[in-house]
Amino acid sequence: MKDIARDLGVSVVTVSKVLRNHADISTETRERVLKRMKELNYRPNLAARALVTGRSFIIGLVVPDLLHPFFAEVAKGLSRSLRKKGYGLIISSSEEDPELEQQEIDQMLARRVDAMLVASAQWTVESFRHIEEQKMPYVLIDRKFAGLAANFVGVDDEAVGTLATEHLIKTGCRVIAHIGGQDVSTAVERRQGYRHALARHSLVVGPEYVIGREHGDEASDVSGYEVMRKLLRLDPRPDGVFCYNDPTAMGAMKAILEAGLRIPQDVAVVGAGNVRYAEFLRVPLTTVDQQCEAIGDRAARLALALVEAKGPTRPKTILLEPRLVVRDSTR
Amino acid sequence: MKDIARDLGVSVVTVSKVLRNHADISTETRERVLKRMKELNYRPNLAARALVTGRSFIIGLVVPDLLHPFFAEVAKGLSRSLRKKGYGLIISSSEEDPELEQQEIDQMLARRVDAMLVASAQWTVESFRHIEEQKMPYVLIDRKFAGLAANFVGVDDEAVGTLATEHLIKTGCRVIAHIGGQDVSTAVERRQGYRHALARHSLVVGPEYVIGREHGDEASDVSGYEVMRKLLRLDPRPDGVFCYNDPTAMGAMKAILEAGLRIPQDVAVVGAGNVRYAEFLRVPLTTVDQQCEAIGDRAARLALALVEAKGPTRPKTILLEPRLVVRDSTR
DNA sequence: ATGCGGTCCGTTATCGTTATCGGAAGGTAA
DNA sequence: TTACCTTCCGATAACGATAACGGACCGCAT
Repeated sequence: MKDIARDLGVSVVTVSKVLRNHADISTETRERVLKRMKELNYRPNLAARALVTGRSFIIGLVVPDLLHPFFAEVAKGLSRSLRKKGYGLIISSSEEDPELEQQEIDQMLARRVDAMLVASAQWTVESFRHIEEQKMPYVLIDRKFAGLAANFVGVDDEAVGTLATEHLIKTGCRVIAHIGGQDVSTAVERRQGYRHALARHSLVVGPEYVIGREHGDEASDVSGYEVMRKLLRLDPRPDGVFCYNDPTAMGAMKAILEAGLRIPQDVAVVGAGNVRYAEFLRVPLTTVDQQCEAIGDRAARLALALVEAKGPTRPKTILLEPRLVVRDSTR
Repeated sequence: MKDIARDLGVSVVTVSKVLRNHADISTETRERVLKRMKELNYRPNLAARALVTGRSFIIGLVVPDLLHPFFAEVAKGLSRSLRKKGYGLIISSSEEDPELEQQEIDQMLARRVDAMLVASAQWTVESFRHIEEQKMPYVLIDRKFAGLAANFVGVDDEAVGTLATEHLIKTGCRVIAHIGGQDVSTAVERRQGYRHALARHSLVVGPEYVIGREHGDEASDVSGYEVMRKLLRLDPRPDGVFCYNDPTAMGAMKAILEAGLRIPQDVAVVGAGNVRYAEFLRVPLTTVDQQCEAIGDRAARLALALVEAKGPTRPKTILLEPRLVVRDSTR
């Protein structure tokens, strides 16, 4: 910038103004500066800008698992929306480890991102107090917390459970099992939706038909497989299963097929997430779509709105409606 | 920092030194400063630090598609390795669009990341000249460029092709087709490996059995499906297919099954990438593993080595050996 | 008393950019 | 002529940290 200013006989301030399209620069000067910028291949130092403006134009995203297609898709949607507005996205994965997540959040705080998006693997809300202390705007994604008044973007998880379960009922299943997840809001609410649907149709299944995952740190596909093997030993054998996410359903289907049973004739399966490739599975999987990209997009817009807003705003909750996608695993 | 210094009656420099574990601070002062830091919940402003040190402690990663499990896995490996060393990772996706990729790279340059990792969707090497001009260290991942002497980490793609094709030959296939990808190094070299394997075993197949993808901007699974339908109309019908990546193979398998044929009895299929979930597919997929996480890890280490090195270093190429993973689609 | 070497801490300048205000030059109206 | 308004530009001081060097103070040997 100094070089440009010197070369053209103007001040750095002038150059800076051209850079930011300030009004009080004559067209002629502006042209000259722009020309020289091109020539020198000049790019402003965003670190310096961040320092003086207090804005980094970076949004932070923390997810539990980048490999999970759901989060990958959210990240993609986010990235696209943010890029359009000139923001960058810095992503980090907590590997479903609350402690690691805490560290990552602190890192982001230190980097002075403009806002944070978190799909949390946390048990407590302590991390979020940290964030609030720094007055950093943040949005929860996918997983929310009871007792934490925060911005949230996600799907209506209870509706997910209801939709899936009613579909199984409609296709004739009577003994419907559920494979749940760890103790996070998505898993809990989907289970509630499942229970409500059963109740509404006066179906009763024993508690042994509802199993959460064994160990929280395992891949969902593995635990889905193991849990399903257990379910198949029950009497009467379940004729339908609602799995709280697609990887779990994939594991479950593997167990069912290995037991020599047919899907959906013997056991129908519904997942949730509508992961890409769900249609290429051994049996194409009926699932509940949770509009990953829409989540990313809405989250991006909400986050930017928070950044632009001066004062503190009332926490906003955006709930998206899930959609059922019927494939061979139930028909 | 100023506050801490004032409260304790020391200078900011002293505080700064404590922060960075400088040796010339007495234990007593150090303790006092650390204590006050905790109390105030102080976190250094990394933007300011970046400005004065010229190091951002951020590594940039540009991938063609975050949703592709391969890149997601690489990102995960990278993220983990970098975090250990105190570096952050900023990720962006080019959506397989060279122009967008160019923009993303420029963004990263402006942000003054310490090094860049690029899995490029580029046709030309122009972007990389940009990077070199800024003297920014960079590492190519997965896809390399003839005529560009750059650091590279990836799998030995010709070996991938050979491994897959020889496996098909060994299982008895004689008319082996190949579904390739766009014009990137991975696709080209895998095709060469395929050709060499055929030649070594004196097998001859016409050029109509080797098809690249139709449109570069489509999802691989879709194009795999379409290309396979075309291949199935050939006479003699291929009894084996080597697909240059797993999503393509998934599409191909869909086409084969839809045609009423059996895998592997009528047509055997081999993919490449060993995408997670490959074993849950309609027919569990035989594939060539390319060690995604190892790639991430090696790339991270190489990048950091470049950052630490003062002067320019000789470009280094790290080639990992692929491994064959046999599943039902060929046995 | 002098010189020398540690230990511990502070002074000053600097990184590259932007915010804020002031002011010169020229035009216009009374 | 004077007053006032535009238009365009620049001087200066920040932002929050670090680098490089200098210096006070103490102990010890000469």
